[in-house]
Amino acid sequence: MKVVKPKSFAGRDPTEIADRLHSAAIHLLRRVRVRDRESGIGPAQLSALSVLVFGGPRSLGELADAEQVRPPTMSRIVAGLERAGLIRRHATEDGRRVRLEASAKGRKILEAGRQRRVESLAKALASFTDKEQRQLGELTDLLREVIRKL
Amino acid sequence: MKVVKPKSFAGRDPTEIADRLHSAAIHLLRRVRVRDRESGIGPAQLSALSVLVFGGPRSLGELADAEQVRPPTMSRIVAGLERAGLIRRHATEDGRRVRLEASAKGRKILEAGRQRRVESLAKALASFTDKEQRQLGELTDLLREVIRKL
DNA sequence: GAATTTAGTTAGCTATGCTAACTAGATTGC
DNA sequence: GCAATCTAGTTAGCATAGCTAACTAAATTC
Repeated sequence: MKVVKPKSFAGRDPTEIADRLHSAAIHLLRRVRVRDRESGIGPAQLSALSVLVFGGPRSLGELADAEQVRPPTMSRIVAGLERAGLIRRHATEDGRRVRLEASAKGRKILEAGRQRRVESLAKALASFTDKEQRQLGELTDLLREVIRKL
Repeated sequence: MKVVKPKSFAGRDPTEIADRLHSAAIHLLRRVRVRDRESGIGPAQLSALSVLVFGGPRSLGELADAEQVRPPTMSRIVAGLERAGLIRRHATEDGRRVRLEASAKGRKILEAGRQRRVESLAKALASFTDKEQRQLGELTDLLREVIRKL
C-alpha cells in the first residue's frame, strides 16, 4: 500500500510551516533592511522606536520585554536613539526607572521609514489579487497570534 | 459625508500589511533565536547552512545571493561553518570558485535545530484550528511570493 | 601576452545580541 | 530606623553579522 502525500498541498506539516515561517522572516528582513538603512538607523533601534511611537511611553525594562531582548541590549539601543534625538528620557517618581518617549523627530523618522517600506512592499503586493492581499492581511493577524503564543 | 474605515477588517492597507509583516518577522526571529542558540550556531550561519542542506552545494557567491548578503559577509559566515565542521569546501575547474557542501554533521545539526523549532512552534500551533493551520500553510507560500518580488 | 573582469578574502567600521559584575534607588524586616 | 535585600539600569567585555574599500589570484578578452 502506497500512501502518497500531496506535496502541492503545502504546509500541513508543522515542521514545514515552522521552517517556512523562519526562512520567510529572515529573508523578509534582509530585503527590508536595504531600505531601512536609508534612515541611518539600525533595525533594532527602528523596532524599539516603533514600540514607543505606536505603543506609547514606557520604561526601559518594559521596552526590553516588548522587544524580547535583555536589559543591557536595550540600554544600548536606547542610548543610540537618544543620541540621535529620536527619543527622550524622563525621570519618574521611582528614581531607578526611566520613562522613555518618542520625540517629534523620532515619529517623523519612523513615518518616513514606513513610507519607504510601503513603497517597496506595495510594489510587490500590486501583482497579487485582492483576494490574496486580503489573505495576507489575515496572515499577519494569525502570525501575531502565533508569535504571542511562542 | 463620513467614511468610516472598518478597523477590524485588518490588513487591507498595504502600509498596515507592510508594518505588520515587518514587525512579525522581527519578533518571530527573536523568539526562535532563543531556541536556535542551543545549537551553538548563529542565525546567519544556520540560514546559510539550510540553503546548502536543502538546496544542494553551490559557490560562495551563489550562497551570498541566495542569502541576500554581500560576499565578504558570506565569506565570514562560511569560514565559521567550516571551522565548526558543518560544511566542506571543494575546488572546482574554475580556480576562483569554491564548491560549498554541507557535511553529515551539518545536516545533523540542522535537523536537530529543526526539531527544536518545531517543538516550540508546534506547541504554539496546537491551539489553532485545523482551518487556521491550513491557512497558515497556504499563506507561507504567499509570503514567499511576496519576498521573491520584493 | 597585457588589460580587464570575476571570485573570494582581508581589514576595519557599526550595530546587536549575550552574561557578569556594578551602582543606585526602593522595599523589607527586625 | 537602619541593615539586608531586591529591582532598574548601566558598564565592560565578548561574539556574530552586516557593510564598504581595497586586495589577491584566476579567467577571459582583445
